[in-house]
Amino acid sequence: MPEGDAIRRLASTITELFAGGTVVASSPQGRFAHSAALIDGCRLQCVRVHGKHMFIGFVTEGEGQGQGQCEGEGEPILERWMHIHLGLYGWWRFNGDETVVDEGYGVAHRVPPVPAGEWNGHSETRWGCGFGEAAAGTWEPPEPVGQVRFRMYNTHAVADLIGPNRCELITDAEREAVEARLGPDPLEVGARDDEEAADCFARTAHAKKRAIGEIIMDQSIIAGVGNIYRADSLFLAGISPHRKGKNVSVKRLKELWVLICDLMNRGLAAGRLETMDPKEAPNPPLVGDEEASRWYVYHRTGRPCVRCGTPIREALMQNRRLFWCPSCQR
DNA sequence: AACTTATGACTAA
DNA sequence: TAGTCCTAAGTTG
Repeated sequence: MPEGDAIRRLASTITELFAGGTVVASSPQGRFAHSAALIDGCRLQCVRVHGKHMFIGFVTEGEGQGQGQCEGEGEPILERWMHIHLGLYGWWRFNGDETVVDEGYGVAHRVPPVPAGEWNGHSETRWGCGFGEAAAGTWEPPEPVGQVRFRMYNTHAVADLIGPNRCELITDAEREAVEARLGPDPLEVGARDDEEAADCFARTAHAKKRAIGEIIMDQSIIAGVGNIYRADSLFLAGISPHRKGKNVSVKRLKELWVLICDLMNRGLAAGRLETMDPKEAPNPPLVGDEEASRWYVYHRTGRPCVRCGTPIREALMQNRRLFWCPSCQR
């Protein structure tokens, strides 16, 4: 259930735990067995993210000695990429020894060994990391639980992939073809001030007769936005999700681009998808209503808008639940 | 045991 | 627009 920020988080965890070394790969569930066998023993070279797509680059051990480089002068082009799209409910589960530090919500990194139990992380149910309790050197990956499509591990950590919508080995040309079909990614470094990306998004969106709520979910126009960012970015922009793209000025669409960049970076920094500016969150937080202080309109049907008190409305748009404030958004 | 829900996206009609 | 795919957890009967 990830949007672009979650994919970046998962990618950095995978980079932290595995980049630069070889992995033992398998498909406990069996549905990726042939490809996993090709990955087995390869070195994980790098991880790329574009929107909600993740590409893990592998090289046969002994080839191209770069350290986690995906691009650049003199680097070999990676011919073997694992292309992963988590879809609606795919996820990763991590576990590791005492050198793997759980930061919560699926983010982990490695440090020199520290005493077990010192880290009191707050694992999110779905993307939690296992705690590093076993001493380095004695740790072994736990038995896979559930439908683990793909598993890779080294001497310190294991990553299990569960329920991906797409999971395939592809060539570099195929990777480029996938990325070519995607619009600019608001989480790309420098995207917020990237005049070209903002302009590309704004002009494309402005040319559409479709509703802006559909447009920003179109991955070929802007890559990485999902159902929560759609709802809350349009709320913050003050734009009704039903307004047609051509009826939103290019100027406002450029502002929307910047706003989406900021919003997604807020989620990235927070470690989970949070859109609410802490200054606007209900204080004290409503007990048993965590979402009221996490999101502005998403999942808040019938509740009062945090800004104007008008009940939040809900409708279906392209078979996804859409939420908006009829007063703040015009 | 059956049904519902979830931060997605494709194809067929 | 409806159907399909991928999985697990929660609710309902």
